Amino acid sequence: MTEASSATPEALADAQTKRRQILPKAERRQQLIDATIRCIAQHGLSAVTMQMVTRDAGLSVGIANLHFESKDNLLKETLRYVAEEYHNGQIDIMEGAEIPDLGERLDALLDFQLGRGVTQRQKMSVWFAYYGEAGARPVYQKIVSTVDKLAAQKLETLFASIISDGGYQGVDARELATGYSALIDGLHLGLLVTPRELSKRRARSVARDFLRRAFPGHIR
Amino acid sequence: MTEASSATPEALADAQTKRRQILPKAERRQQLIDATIRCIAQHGLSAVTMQMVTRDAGLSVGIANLHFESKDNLLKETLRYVAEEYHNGQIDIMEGAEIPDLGERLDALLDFQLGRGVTQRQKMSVWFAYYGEAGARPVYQKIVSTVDKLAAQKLETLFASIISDGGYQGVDARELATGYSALIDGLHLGLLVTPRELSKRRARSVARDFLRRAFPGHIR
DNA sequence: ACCCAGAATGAATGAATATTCATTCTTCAT
DNA sequence: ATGAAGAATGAATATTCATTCATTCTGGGT
Repeated sequence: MTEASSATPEALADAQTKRRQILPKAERRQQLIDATIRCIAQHGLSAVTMQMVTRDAGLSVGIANLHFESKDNLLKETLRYVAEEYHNGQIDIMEGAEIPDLGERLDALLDFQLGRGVTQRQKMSVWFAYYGEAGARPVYQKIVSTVDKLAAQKLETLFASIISDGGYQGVDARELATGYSALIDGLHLGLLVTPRELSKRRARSVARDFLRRAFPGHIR
Repeated sequence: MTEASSATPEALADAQTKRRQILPKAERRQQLIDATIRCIAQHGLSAVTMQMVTRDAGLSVGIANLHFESKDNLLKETLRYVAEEYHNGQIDIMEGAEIPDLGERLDALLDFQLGRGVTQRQKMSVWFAYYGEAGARPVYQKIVSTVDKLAAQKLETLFASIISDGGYQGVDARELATGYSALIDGLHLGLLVTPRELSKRRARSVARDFLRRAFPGHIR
């Protein structure tokens, strides 16, 4: 597909009429972050250029340095956005009181983690692109771990509630939460790298299996 | 480390005198792949340059294009090497008859997957660097999935043996194998991105927990 | 209606980088 | 010892890219 198909309607109109449009800073920034996500997914982080991003956004090359001071910063802010979007989604489910039943809440979490929104190839590509660079870039490690820490804590708390609710013996909430998070990450990776071998349906079934073995009274 | 062990007195003298050395193709190729691994780990895949790699290897810039026809190809071959090294290691343990006891064999596998050799930051960085690009590069997907498929099959077979050996009920070998692989991948990711939150010791304990819940009669 | 603050543009710049290839050097068969 | 085969070198080339900034344009305030 061309960049036109992924550009926003406004961007298309602009491209046709060539009319310059002025928008609030926050909106432009978001447009550029969205374009960056698309470009990373389509071309890979190492192939992303400023020209590519701004063209995808239907804007001029200079604009990125106007709103973000550099390419580095644009990439950093894009990671922050994606990481926060994912983790806020999780946290909303975990601490929200809309679902009083703990088993159902766990189900909702799993649906979010392996459901449509999150497992879009686009988003997965972006996460792992950054993870891949994280080994060499402490800034990326910092962003991810800051946001990760809170979600891990909430998950541990949820698991602890379930353990006490079900009276499960010999199960450690922290250990289990670490395992579950790792499992989900691994499944995302499988969905991204070997989609032929691992379908979304099976990924879900595998994750649910893990939870069922740990909390047989709460799942299924 | 490997190249140090192969350094002869002559090689050392050469390094000091800057004497040009001629080596068999296979050896030069390996030197360059090793250097590429180090560079990816240290600087990130997107920052790796040919100059960087050849300098790290102590060779001239032209050499890489002599032995690999392009940078792209060097990177591809490096991924193939790392992927095969990991998966051959796993397969050796799984199908080797040196360890007749199935529980012990499982332990050996876990030790390999989360032990010193494999979880070196260097190797982990490289895997995830490529995984990050895999979404946009079918070539990488192909290399990884080709090699992955065989290891997954062996693991499933091993699990099936254990299930029949222990008479475990309501457990699906395929499902469990997928889950275990994903768990290990996720733990590697945690070790790489949030080493502060996840120690090697805890990663091992989490993986062992998973196996113990599935095969209580075989583990611990 | 008209200004102008500042948002947006994109040609120009300079730095970085992959790749080439004429030349130099090593090795080894003779 | 000698020459040939080809491995290794690195200066040169051509390309790509991030960043700059003089200029153009827009929309709201008067």
